[in-house]
Amino acid sequence: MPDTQVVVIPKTADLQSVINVLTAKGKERGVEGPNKFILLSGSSGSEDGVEALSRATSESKNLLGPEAGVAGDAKALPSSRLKSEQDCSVLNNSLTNIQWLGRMNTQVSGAEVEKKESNKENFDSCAQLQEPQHTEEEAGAVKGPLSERPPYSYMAMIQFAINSKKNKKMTLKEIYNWIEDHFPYFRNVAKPGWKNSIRHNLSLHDMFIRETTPDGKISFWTIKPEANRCLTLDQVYKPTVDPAAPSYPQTTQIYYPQQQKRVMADPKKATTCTTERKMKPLLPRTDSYLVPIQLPLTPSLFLPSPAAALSLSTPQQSTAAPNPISRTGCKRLCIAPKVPKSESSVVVISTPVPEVKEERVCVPVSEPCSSKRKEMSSSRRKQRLVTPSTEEPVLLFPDSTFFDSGLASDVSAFQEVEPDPEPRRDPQLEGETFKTPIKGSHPASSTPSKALEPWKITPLGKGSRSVLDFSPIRTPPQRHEHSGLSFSSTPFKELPLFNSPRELLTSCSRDPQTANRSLTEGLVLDTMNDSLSKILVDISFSGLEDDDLGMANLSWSQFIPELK
Amino acid sequence: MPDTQVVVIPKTADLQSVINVLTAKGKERGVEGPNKFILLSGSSGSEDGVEALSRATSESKNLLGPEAGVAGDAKALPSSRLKSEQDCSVLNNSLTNIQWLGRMNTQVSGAEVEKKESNKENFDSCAQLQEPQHTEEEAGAVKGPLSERPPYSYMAMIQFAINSKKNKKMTLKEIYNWIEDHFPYFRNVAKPGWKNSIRHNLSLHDMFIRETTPDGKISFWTIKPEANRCLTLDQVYKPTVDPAAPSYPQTTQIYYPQQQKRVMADPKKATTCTTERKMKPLLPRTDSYLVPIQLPLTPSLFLPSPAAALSLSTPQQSTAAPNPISRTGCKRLCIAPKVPKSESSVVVISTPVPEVKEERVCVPVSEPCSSKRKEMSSSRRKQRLVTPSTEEPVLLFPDSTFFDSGLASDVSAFQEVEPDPEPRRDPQLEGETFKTPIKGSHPASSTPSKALEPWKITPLGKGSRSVLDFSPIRTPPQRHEHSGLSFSSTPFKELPLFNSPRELLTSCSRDPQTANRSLTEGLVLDTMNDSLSKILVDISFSGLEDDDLGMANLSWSQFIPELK
DNA sequence: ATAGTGTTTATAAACAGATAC
DNA sequence: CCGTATCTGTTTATAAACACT
Ligand SMILES: [Mg+2]
Ligand SMILES: [Mg+2]
Repeated sequence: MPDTQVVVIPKTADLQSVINVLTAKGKERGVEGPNKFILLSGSSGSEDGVEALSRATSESKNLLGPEAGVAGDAKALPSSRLKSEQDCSVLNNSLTNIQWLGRMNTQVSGAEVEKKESNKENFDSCAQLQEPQHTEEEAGAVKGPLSERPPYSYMAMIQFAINSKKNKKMTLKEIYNWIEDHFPYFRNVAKPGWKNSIRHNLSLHDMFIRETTPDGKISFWTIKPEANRCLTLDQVYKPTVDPAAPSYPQTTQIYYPQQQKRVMADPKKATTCTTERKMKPLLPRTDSYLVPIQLPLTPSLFLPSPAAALSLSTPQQSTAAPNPISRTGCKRLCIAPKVPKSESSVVVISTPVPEVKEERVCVPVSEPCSSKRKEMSSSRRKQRLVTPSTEEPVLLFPDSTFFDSGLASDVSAFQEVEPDPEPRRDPQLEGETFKTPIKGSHPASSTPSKALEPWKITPLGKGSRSVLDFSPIRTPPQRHEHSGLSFSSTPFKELPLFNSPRELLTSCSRDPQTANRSLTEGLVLDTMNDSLSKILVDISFSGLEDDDLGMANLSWSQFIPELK
Repeated sequence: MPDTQVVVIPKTADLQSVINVLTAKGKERGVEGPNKFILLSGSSGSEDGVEALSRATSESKNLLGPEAGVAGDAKALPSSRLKSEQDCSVLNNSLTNIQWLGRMNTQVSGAEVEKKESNKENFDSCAQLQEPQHTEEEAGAVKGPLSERPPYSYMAMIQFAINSKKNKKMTLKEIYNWIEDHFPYFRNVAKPGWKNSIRHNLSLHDMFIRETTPDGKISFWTIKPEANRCLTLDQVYKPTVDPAAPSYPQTTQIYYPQQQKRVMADPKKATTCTTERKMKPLLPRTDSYLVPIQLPLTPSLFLPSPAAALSLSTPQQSTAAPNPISRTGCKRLCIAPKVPKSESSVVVISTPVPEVKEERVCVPVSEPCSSKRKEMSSSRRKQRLVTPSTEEPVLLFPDSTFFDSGLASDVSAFQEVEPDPEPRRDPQLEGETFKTPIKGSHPASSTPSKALEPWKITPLGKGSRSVLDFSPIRTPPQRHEHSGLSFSSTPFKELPLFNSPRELLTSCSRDPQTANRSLTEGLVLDTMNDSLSKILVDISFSGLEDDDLGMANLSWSQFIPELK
């Protein structure tokens, strides 16, 4: 089920925060993307979660795959040392959305509340404004924690900006300003090229449409309605959730006097070239923006809208209205047996649970379990199956004590602020090595890699499987006029087939080693109708998928005659 | 008319070569892109074409716009000096497709004709194989003219590769190999990252579809049929056109023994980083790949398929079959009165003609002349109007002495080979300045620029308005389910309106200064049906478009009620 | 365990066209 | 009014991160 993700949450995490983030994420994606989340509590044992994860990963596929590849040059490092580093690095090498926003929010001091000149008409009601960097950044060391780069992609920020306007239109300049206002990083430290990137994103992504006034004078940027998840920055993080903090008035705006372009100082510029690459590498991967976290936030809030509980809607195909407004009525959840197949579909929020491949969540009822295992994971695969047309029946178990959201604040054990994780100001004599020479003469790999660097040395960046995804809603294939295409046209592209019988479900968990089956309670968060429900899930872990050649192939042609 | 381009050809150019290139270009683009070309002979005077162009440009908008921006740092340069440099630089600073291919071809010595191991089934019949660099490139100076980067974009090369297979399918590895075989540059000098770029292009562009065998074992890359222009390398340049040269047998294949990856030697690698940026800047712009040229090729060949003459087909909306196979019957050409509007739509092949803005090509018959002037140019604008639904009537004038393709070989005046236009091997101490420090501290411009460099100092890169375009066929907007969108949805996005009366046509040329009107013979090359026809065109040059605010606005709401 | 394949984001850049100065 | 500079918009190239095979 490409629209469903399994989220394993440690007992120490703040469930409310997790739900908030997931809700925002779900609203982003829409029908095709993940809009339902199965929340499972972390492993029962209170052991070091990282250790559990690393152990689990060692016996599963290669969870650290990417990192392993990156760290290929540092093979000499003893694995034991690596492991010892993991324990803390997992939690401190990256900041999470929530952390980042929380920090931003607490530091929004009482700045002058003043609108831009022509901001009369737009009431972007978000209260999150990044601190404008106390104006001391002329000192050269523009490294206050406030001017850190926000954890959002350009695409996401553009959506935040446009969706903040009631009419959902913005000129380019307005987008610039909105971003600068809300993320001072771009005004203060980013190179001017960031605007180029904004424009690039506007052009590149089909979800951004340019509209022109009848006279052709002004042109606005809008979001293609079918693809708009109406995500706003305040959806990503609502400061009002914290009952203790005074909810900022809707109109809270901070005006930053320094409006000029101030091309990012020049003290240390013009020295040598290669002054570029100043910025933090800025992981291009959206998935990397949200990473394992520990939440020092308020303890035990549960539901933003408690009325939404126990009401699960159907994926609604894809012709559904893009509006995330509640859509009660449908009562099923697409707890696909066809979960991604690989552990990558499991989102480990903070304390990991044994990662599994070929993991499946089965509900005790008869429900379709697609056979299409390959290409099905909600992974980076672009060519994915359309959302299943049939609504999967699901069993819902009302009430029961579940998810004793620990709310323990033991997180203080880890340094949570990490003053400034950027030792890349002058590590190598500034301009000498643009590309870290570690990589040696030639990567030999056709995918250039950055070579492990201080701030990203831990091979456990693994758990960072995204929860935030800002990509547009993918509408169904639209039934292209391919007419008589070739014989083996990629199946998972057109066929809405998800009707395999239950046999497939049961036959999947058969790895004797890591097979781990248990009936467990879970939560289902459906962002299509803002519902949160309890479910009883039958989780089957099969540690590997050597069945590529065995049953898998058989089932394909067996249950999908179109493929023969 | 976004699908039509005006090509001004100097008398000294080889028409056949021009037609070949244009044909290839046209087949690339399809319905939406330029598939019809109006060929006009260059200015009658035999004066220095460059001078003519520069004079013309000086009185028109800002032909050197981009370059002016790039050269912004070198404002101190006296314009007179700049002009003196133009004269030669226009012709020697870039190699054209034809030149490049011609050079490749002449140097394909009798290498061992031998197939790859498993090349039995595929008969890619292209005869162009780039010389494998005589095996001397171990000397370090891998700079033979043969290992120069081909003038094609990755997207184009991938299309070449895939379309060379009869079944139009290729695995990634096959694509790699095809490109390495046909363009040794990538095997010999390119960094391994070029494969990353290939994969990136495959994923990024929707026109490339991945198909999988039923067993899911192998996956092939194909081209979305609706978008496939079936371009092959041999379409870009047919060596058999030259009657003097022995037409290579279809099966001519050159096997290059050096199959290993040989990661581009290492002698000078690993010294410092920043060894990157070795390659020639490699203009990202496809449009830059074809530039003003002088053709020392065979003189007076005319039509590849003379039978195709005088048969012009209609744009065929966009539901037309993607096959560029002849489609005789339709006899109209969309000689849009609505030509781009700016001089940028005029392709100056070698000797320029006075560039004009608001240039129009009118046929003496009544024909629709769309008013939508803004956003209409066949420029880089993505959001362009769909091809007009109405077929524009056109007058065709059979026979007549036209286009006395000069065939003069006065081109020898310009150095034609330009041994190796790459002084970028060790201009700066290798690794010191990754980005040319010329740019100063901060470009201040949000679009990073490369700062003028030796090989691109002439502000007259202007004439390089593209003729080669390999982007996929753009199918019509598909009538998105935007339902009731906002009031001012960009008009040139959905409306098939091209019905403005003739008044618009005549009223457009009113600039007293540069107005230049004349009835002229021209050729029309329609790549949709491989036809070449003569026409009589009424060319109206109006030097400016201040009418943006005048008649233009009026006419819009006047003739397009939907816009009101 | 590694390398190959595939997807996505970031950034630089070239260039076209429009507008502002 | 003109020429230039900047802004806006589109595309390509390249590096990189990461997922999956
Ligand atoms: Mg767009
Ligand atoms: Mg693709």
